[in-house]
Amino acid sequence: MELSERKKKILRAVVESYIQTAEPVGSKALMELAGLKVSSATIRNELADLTEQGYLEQPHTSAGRVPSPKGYRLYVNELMEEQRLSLEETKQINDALHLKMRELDKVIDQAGRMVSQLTNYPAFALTEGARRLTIKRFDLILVDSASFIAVVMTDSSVVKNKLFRLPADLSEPQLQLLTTLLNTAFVGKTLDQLTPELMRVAEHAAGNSYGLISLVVSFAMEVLDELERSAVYTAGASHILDHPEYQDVGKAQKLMSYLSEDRSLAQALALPALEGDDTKILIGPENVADELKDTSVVLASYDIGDGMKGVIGVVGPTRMDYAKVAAKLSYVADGLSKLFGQPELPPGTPEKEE
Amino acid sequence: MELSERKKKILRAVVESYIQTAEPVGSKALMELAGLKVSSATIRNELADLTEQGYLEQPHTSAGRVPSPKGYRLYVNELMEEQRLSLEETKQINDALHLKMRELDKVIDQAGRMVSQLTNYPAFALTEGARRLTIKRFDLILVDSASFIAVVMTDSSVVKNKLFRLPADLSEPQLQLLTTLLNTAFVGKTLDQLTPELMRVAEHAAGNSYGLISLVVSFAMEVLDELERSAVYTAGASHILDHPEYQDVGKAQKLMSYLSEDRSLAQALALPALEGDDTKILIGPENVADELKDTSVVLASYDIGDGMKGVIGVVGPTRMDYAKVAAKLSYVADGLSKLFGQPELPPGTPEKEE
DNA sequence: CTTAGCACTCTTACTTCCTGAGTGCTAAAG
DNA sequence: CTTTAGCACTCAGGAAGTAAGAGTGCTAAG
Repeated sequence: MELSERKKKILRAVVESYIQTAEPVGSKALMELAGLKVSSATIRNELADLTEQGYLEQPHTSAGRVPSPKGYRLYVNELMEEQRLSLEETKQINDALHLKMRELDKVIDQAGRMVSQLTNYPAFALTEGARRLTIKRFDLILVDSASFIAVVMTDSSVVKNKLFRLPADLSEPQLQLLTTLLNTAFVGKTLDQLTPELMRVAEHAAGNSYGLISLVVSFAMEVLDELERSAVYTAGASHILDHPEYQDVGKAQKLMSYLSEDRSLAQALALPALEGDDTKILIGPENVADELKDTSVVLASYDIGDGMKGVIGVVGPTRMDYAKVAAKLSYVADGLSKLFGQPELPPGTPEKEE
Repeated sequence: MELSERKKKILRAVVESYIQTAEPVGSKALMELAGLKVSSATIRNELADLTEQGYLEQPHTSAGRVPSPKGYRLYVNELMEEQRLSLEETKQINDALHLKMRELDKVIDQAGRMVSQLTNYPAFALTEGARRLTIKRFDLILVDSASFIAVVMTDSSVVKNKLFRLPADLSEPQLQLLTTLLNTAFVGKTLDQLTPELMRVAEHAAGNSYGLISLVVSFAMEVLDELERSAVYTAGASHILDHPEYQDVGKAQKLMSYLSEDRSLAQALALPALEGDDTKILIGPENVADELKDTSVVLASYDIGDGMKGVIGVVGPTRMDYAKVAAKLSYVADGLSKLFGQPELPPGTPEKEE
């Protein structure tokens, strides 16, 4: 059943006032807020209806009304106006996004921090656990007679390196040989396929090389493992104390400790994000996780490239400024997608304008 | 003026009981706790003396006694017994320390998290801003015709890399040339010495290479900049809510937001750590930062190698279990020092036993 | 359908009162 | 001079009671 225009106007006014002040809204105040030229009694009647239908709630008999999750949902779906970011805000986001070095994990962590700071809510950022990755290439670079750098590249074009120091000398030709060996024996293999047996065989072929093969391959395995694992970054958990709904330390603590459990968070939030690809809003009980039943989550997904996706979002009380948060989040998510999609260009090449 | 044995015994009992319970300690309870065979009246006299001399405080006239910062200081200096970690605890620490990949920043971040989890206090870990670093070597590795990896190594033996994609083709010989050029023109230079002018000259010598020189050198500069900057990692800020002194949300919030200001934290804590090289305890007003005047900080420093140092520590109420925290921290710091000092050995090489 | 009026409800803040823990002091005992 | 018992005193914290104010629901009239 569709609500009348007037009811919607009132509901919207209640939600927006409550989001601002965190105080239940009364019929008198609504006369002004909703911009209606009717008396408070009329509004009271409407409020009673809205409450009846489950869009509003009363903390107690003689308090004003507060939006219910259902009320917020209607607001978010139909009543909320798209918020446009100010030039200043977009600039701030762009700067922050481009400033830092482009290591995947750092950028994402940074983006999470930024979002938290931007919205004053705790934020999180996840990367979806990748598909099975394989090694694409090894390089060994001699540093001095007793140390070398192993560079490992995966088929997702991520590159990691590590410095190895050895108790004995090593020559350039030796290293060349090892490189060739590594590249023939281990390229194209997934983590599972890098068996100890395979390593033994290669080790044997390499002759006496102090077990260098295993050393480098173990490193490669660590790299694959780390990349295949989905990562979770959280930031600004302390922001929940900013909001009056968490004046109760017990509540705040519960939410905080939930936020620091990376695994459950990833599980609870990756799922809803995968369905849609735009901004997603989960209000109170719409969350699957019990711990989030009276909080809301706003999330947006971004492309990491190579078909992989990540999710970035914030957590807060159901009384959340959805319009603002959603706008900021989706802007950041877009920024991230662009950042990862766009190849590194030589300076001077003009970037595409929006 | 030296305190009598009995006074010390009483002071110690007060401190330890208060650390446990967070409740002011009364004369009656102390009869048992201090293990003295005197009446409560006698203890009251002693307590009065200790209060007079500033070792104890009374929250109000009719409450028990609580240690003052001066009291904690005496306790820490003279009365506290060195805590030994259980085998289980040392094992747990060792495992956590060795599990993760050895990228400097990750290890340190991880160590901070671990300490926080281990102690139930917020923890932080800093790396001292390094001396001026220089580039030691460049390597360029061709990936495919339109992309290559730049590997940059500093004189502190840190290696970073980045994948570059280009809008045009690139050949192996070209890359060789660039590598040589980079290695002759920019090796041994500090950040300041990598001037735009120098880059222009090199760029010119390289002929038409799409500005690749600048691209790679800019990357190198980012690397140097990042490494020279001192880094701050904090973890487990939410743990402060575990402690009754922060039941007041306002207080908790103040401390939390202070902890998330990386810069001030680094400034306030690096200083004291540099002086001594063992575990250091700063009690309440001994902290220079105003925000920490009623908290205590325990910190330990570790060697990153190459003469550089870092600091790891925890923050908590003055009522902190100094003995336990100090023991754990110094064990972790030692572990870190060993980790960084010790070269990567081939598997099978026996590690030194303790 | 709207509005004014009014009784009613319930929270919040502010008293007041009471209890119990712990003290400091005094005077006697070792 | 130190220790102890006894006792009056202080003060925080909880319980109970009260008053004020906000906002409602209902009724009856416009």
